Amino acid sequence: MQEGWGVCLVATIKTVAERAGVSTATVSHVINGTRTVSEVTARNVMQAMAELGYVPSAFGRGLRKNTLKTLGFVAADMTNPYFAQVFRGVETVALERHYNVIVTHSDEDPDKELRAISNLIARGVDGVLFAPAATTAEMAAEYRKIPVPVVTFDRIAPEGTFPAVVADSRAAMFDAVRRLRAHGHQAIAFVSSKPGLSTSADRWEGYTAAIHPLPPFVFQGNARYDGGERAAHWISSFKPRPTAVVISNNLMAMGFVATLLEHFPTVMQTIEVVAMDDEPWTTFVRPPLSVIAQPTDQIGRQAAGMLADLISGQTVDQLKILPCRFIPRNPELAGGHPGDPGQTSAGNTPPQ
Amino acid sequence: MQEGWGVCLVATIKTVAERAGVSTATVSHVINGTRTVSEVTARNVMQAMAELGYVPSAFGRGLRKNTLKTLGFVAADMTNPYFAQVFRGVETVALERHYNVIVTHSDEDPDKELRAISNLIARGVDGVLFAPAATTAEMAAEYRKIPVPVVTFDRIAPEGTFPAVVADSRAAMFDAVRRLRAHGHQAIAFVSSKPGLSTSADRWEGYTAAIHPLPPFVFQGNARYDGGERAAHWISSFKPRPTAVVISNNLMAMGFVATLLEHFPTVMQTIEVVAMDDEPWTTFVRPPLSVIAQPTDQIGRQAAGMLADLISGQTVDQLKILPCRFIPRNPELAGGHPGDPGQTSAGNTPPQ
DNA sequence: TTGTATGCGTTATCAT
DNA sequence: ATGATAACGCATACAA
Repeated sequence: MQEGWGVCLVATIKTVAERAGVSTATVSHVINGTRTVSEVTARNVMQAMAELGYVPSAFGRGLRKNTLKTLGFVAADMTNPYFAQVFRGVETVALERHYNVIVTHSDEDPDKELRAISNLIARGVDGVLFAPAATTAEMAAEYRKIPVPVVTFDRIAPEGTFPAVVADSRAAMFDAVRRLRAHGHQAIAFVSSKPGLSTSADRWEGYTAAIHPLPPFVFQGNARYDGGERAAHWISSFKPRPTAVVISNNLMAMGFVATLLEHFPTVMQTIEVVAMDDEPWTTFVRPPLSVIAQPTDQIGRQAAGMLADLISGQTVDQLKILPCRFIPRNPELAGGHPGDPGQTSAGNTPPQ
Repeated sequence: MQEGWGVCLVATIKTVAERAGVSTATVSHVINGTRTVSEVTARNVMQAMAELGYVPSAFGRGLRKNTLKTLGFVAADMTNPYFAQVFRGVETVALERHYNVIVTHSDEDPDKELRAISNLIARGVDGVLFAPAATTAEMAAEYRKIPVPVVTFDRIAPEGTFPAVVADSRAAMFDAVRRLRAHGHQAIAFVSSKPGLSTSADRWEGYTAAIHPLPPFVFQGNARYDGGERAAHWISSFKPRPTAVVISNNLMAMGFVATLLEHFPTVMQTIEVVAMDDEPWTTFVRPPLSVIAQPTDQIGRQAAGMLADLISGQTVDQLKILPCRFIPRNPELAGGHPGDPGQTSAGNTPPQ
């Protein structure tokens, strides 16, 4: 692996130059392969570097070239598996392309988010990845001031300011509702996520496109656990109850199911639940939950790739839409679509 | 929040100085509060900074002070809630102390881990946080070459090379087994984690200390999902079966429970399971699972705090041990310990 | 093929 | 209370 890092005071390019008996320019060029250097000189320099355990200073280089090969990743919360998984994809291709990633969280708060980005800029990141929490035009104006390349994931920034990588949740919702209807459900409720996000709009569109006339079962949520709790109370209060429900946010789904199980077990027995995101807990719920799995890893990989392209001056697609996958835990929802992989069992992918 | 970043070329300290009609020295001192500046001058400078959307360059500062105020965090896998939660604690105090955090993953592979650290060093991080995956003396030698301050979490590095923040899993295991015995269990099985880690040893010690004679129900695991699957088959093959089992790793617990539910439902009905870590999925399992919750957030906070102290030249404790919390989902395990908060219901903390 | 010299943005040591 | 300026480590334009 690495040869010793030296005692403590690190070698500089000047030290190396002296030891090798050449100028600092030569050393620099050897390092970067930026002009031809004689065989023997090169060897001397390399040896000097090795002996001194020289590592180029990121500071000096960053100051000069104004880049540190670093990406900024702003997650609402890394504790949310969605972001953790996207990050994994991001980090994988970032490393492939010799970038490191600084991670920050915004707690889904536009102000925190802006501060986080500002901080990243100050740190000299070459580009930023985030899932815009803001929904207003004013915020879009703030976003537009960001002086480095940006790619958003999960959502499209207001006014479509940046290239984005998103899941096709419209199609996914459409498909889910279609399956439920094919299975005989008529009264299909919808629990919406935080309003204003492109994701929420997409999912709502998918729902409405698949069902008509629109049932009067729509709950306006907030993308948080407690929103799901309230949705559970809400849905339990109907006299002719919906027989199915689609929940367009993972945290809300968790609050919803937990509340139903604890306070309204009979409701849970009689309602078919479809949730967003293929998370471990959904596997353990009884009666079973079907889920819409997002291609989180791909989202991360694509976003990081696009950002790296952008940084290196290439142009990229303004929008990349990746397909979701419906995972029926209830076999009867497996229904045969043309071109459908036709998953049947509780075949969710074990973690790790 | 931030006023415009300018069109693209960012403001420097020089720009600010000109605009405020002062020298760069004065600006610098205003920023850092490093010498007294007249009321009005300060105000002018502040305003100039605001107008220009000035943000001090990390490069310039880093070059001068030889620090970028950046921490490196090496997680086995951010997709594992344990690491995500620890990271959250880390990031919180890092930000308080004006550090940013670069995140990398090692997949629990010592070689990857070493490469990741090396990479972080080259990036000029001021210190490194990680949960050492290595167990050998050779690796300890490699670890010792790391030229920046290090604090480990979760585990103690071989030969105790670095200050560490760990959970008191020995006590937690002891307590868990004690509760099971108090509840009448005699045949309590133990599913161990990856051998060689200090954590595994601690948990094993806690188990053995609480039970005698030692039952012949011990499974050597690997800290992965598939290890749990195999443990499930293993435990189901006994003729007089253990009536309880403690599983000392979260991923293994998941594989274990999932396999039991799918292939050996009757075994699941008749065995009391205690798992590591308070994760959402454990809430949804029936019959219920009791868990040992680690103070993940605190672990992260403490570790980051210690690292920051170390970096600023202070000395820190070599080892900090934080208490775990037993969360009984089965009320009968709530048992009255003196000084016990006496949790009873399924009161796990909802996420977010 | 190689060396000299300059500047990147900050901070800190001198002066004033 | 404030200003001028050297130095940090590196990359590069220009000279040789």
